[in-house]
Parts: sequence; structure tokens; C-alpha cells
Amino acid sequence: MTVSSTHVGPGQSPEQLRDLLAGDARGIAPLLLGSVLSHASQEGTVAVRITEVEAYMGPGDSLHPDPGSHTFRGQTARNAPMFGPAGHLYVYFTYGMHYCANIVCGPAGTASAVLLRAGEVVEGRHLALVRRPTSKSAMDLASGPARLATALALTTADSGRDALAEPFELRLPVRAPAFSSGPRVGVSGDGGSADYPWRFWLPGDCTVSRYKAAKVRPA
DNA sequence: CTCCGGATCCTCT
DNA sequence: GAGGATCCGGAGG
Repeated sequence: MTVSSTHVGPGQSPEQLRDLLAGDARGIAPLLLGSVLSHASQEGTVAVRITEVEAYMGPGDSLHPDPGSHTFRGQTARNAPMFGPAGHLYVYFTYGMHYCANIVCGPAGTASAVLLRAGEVVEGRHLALVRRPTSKSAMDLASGPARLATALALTTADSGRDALAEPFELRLPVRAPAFSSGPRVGVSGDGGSADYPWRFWLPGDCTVSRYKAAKVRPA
């Protein structure tokens, strides 16, 4: 299903942006599509235009419990940033080798976030390629959550840092683009079902990560 | 093209 | 002690 979102507006000050991000993560997630997250380091700057995201909700929402969320069973040392203010990063380590990055959403205490699943490197392509030497084309430099985190050099050391302040920058598009939505990827149990269509992407964008549809067994 | 397994270790039970 | 919000390369169609 393709939906046209409401106007986001160019309210680009960190305060305005943080207020916007303090809303419902399921509503914020599509608004982040087309936004640009940049990270300046000594190596240089890499900026990624976000093309695919997923919303993860906090505990305490009895109407929409989210068993797929890292905060489903409450606060831990790892997920603590998700309980903090909106606009900060939540970065976690998984599968023994990969990092994935989220933008914390919702008012402090609600522990929701938006996972950055894919994007297009729009600045610092050479540096991104140095960080991801196995990349075969400009399209797959950040076409996956772990790939995106690697291209931006985000690790758990960045978890809890403010994405709306140096050395990071987040810019929203002047006008929100149309988007599609569907079930989240890699989430087992109810959280991965069609009842949780909290994955959002820019339809037709070739940097969107390849979606492996559930294997259908013949009858 | 699709499918499948290995890598590799942090996190929470 | 089990499993994971993944990626990559190799085998086979």
C-alpha cells in the first residue's frame, strides 16, 4: 500500500526537530524517509539519505504491545537510550559482528525508536566505500541496517549520543515523499506479522534493502 | 536468479 | 546457555 503523508515542514532547528520526534514512533517513522543523517569524523563526513525504516514501540502500550522491540521486557543497560529523550541514537550490536542504529522517538520514558534500515550515501561516498570495501555498487553502500551503520561508522560507542548535535546532523525533507509500508523484517513471532506493518520505505528506490518474503510452502 | 550456512560474541534468561 | 531488528559467499537451477 502506498500512502501520501502529511506535510512535514522545514522546521529544522534541533528543538523543533526534537519536538517532532517526540511523537508516536509509528507516525514519525515515515517522516524520516528522505531525511539526511550525516556524521562528521576525523576521517571525513558521510551523509545518508534514509530510504527505509522500521518503528519499534516501548512497553506500556497495552493496545499495541511490541514483542519485537528491545524494550519489550523493560529497561536494560543496552536499551537505556531508548528510554531517554527523542533524537538520540540507540545503537546495538548483533550477530556477533553487526551494528544497527535507531533514532529514539516518543517522549522520555516511552522507549520507542525508529530503526534506520537503508539509505543512499549522498556525501562521502569514497569514505563509505573504504568502510565497506565489499560493497559492489553505490546502491548497496547503505542498503541494510548493518550496512548503513557501517557506512556512517556508528557503533555502540555512539549509543545514547544526540543525533541532533555535533558531530551529527539530521535534516528532514521540505516535503515528505510518498511511502509504502509492510511487515517488519527479521522479527519473529507476532511482532513480525501483518498486524505490525511498521516497516516503511520509499517505493521504487533501489537502495531499499532486499525484502526476503516469507517462504511459502506448497499445499 | 534463489537458497543456504557460517561467521562470531554480546545480551539477557 | 541460547539466540539474535544481519551480511556475505558459494552452490545449484
